[in-house]
Amino acid sequence: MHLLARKLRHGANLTIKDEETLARARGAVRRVPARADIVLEGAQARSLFVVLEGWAYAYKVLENGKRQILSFLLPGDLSEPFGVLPEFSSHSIAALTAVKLAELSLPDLQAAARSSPRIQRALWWDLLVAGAIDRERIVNVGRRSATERLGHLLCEVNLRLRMVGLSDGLVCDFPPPQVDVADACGLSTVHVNRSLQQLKSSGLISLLHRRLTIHDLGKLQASSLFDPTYLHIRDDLSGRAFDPGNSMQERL
Amino acid sequence: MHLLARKLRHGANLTIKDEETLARARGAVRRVPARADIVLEGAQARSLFVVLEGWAYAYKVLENGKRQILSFLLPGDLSEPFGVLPEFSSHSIAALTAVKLAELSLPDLQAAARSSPRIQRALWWDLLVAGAIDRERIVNVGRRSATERLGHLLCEVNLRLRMVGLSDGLVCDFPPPQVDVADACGLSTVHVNRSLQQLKSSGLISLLHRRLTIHDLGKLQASSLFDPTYLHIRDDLSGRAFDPGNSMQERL
DNA sequence: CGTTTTCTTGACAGGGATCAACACTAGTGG
DNA sequence: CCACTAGTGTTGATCCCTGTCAAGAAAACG
Repeated sequence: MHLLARKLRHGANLTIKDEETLARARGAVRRVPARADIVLEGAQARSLFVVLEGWAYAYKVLENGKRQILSFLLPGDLSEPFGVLPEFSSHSIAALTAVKLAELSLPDLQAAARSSPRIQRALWWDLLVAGAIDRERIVNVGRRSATERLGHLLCEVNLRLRMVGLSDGLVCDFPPPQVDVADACGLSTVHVNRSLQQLKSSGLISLLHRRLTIHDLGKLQASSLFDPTYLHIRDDLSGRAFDPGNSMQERL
Repeated sequence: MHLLARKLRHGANLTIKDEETLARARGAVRRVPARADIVLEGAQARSLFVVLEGWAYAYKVLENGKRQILSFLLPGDLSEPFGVLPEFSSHSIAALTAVKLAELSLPDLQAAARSSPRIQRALWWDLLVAGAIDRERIVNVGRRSATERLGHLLCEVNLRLRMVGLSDGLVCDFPPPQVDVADACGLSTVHVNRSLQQLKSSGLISLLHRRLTIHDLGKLQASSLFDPTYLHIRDDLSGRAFDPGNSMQERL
């Protein structure tokens, strides 16, 4: 829960009390091994959950076998909007790495939201951001070139991880193998491989042993047409111009 | 409002009273000429609105000038999730045809939701469906061929219009020019034109004078990998096998 | 009716898909 | 601790779907 609360700080000024309230809504912790399914398309979701550790991803498989990854679920992310449980899920969710997640009681969460306007605002903000990320992915897949798509994905993930303290702004984990990146970006694996090499050899990034290092954030963002405003971050985590001396460290 | 309520019936069993409550949340009516902007990216949304008549669309323009249409707003659609006003909009909205829309008071809407669990459920359902549509668009643009994308779009629009009584199941308006269809599907105008001709000449559809006729819904759905379940419709408006003798007419 | 959109067509180019090996890595079990 | 295997990454060759450019036809519209 810790990380959900941390993320929500970017959307509202939660009090200590608010965070405690949120923490109480947290239910059973579940561990899922890498590559295991968490929710199957069509299944009735019994509850929603927060990712505590590890990465998961939501995806759909078409009748012709093609797969599209809709979103990566990072630590602190909710599996569903906080206000409803869909009668059946219209996509599947699977663990990308080994994942630790906490089930959330919907009534408790709603009660928490009712009890504090800040919590309510924070949760709605989160929902808004999640929607914005989805829509940005439409743009990514619809109107960007291969390297732009990849660069954009890297920028986004890095920034989202930074929101929960899992990136210092330039270095973070990046566990998905190229097949998954391909299915997230609407590309073939082969082409992801080649485009990634391009990003590497132009000195913008390194990506080794599931670890991403961004060497020139400004250039990477510019070359992938990445405009961080859609993430609705109030603090300046994102600056188009990278500022190594900013004070985020303390705040995190 | 009429049409929003009608749509919501697919998500919850609203009473007459509920619909009246909803109707009271409706504010000023605004008319927007075709092609005019309604909301500009970055602008603070003062209120959200329902589309009463006509089509609008949400879009983003990249720095390189490319445009991606994120979604078409049809009569009965809300411009934003019902629970919050974003501090600033991360996309623009423009009128596709001449549009009549009604501003909605957020507090009134929230009050309505609080006053009736059915209204609340209905609004959350709507939010869920809107999200599902967005995600299905990711799939469309990411993993389908040109004709599949177009077919899918047509199926979706037709079905959504049917939910509000603006399609009999096979025939409906389809005002967007090919440029817009292209930007919605992540294709070039030229290719939309050619792929559309393909759909026409295979006898699946006609599209003339901004009016769409689907000649073989089953085949069109199958060939575009269209699975209507993501729209979360309880009634069988959608049947993969077309049934001209069903009883929807009365219910509408 | 002239003017602007929108639609069509043709020719051509290219980004990315596909197919097919091969190398590497990490985990598994003997 | 090594051999084995499955998963992942890399490359090369080839093809084709879709984009781009350009210009003419047809509608739509004031």
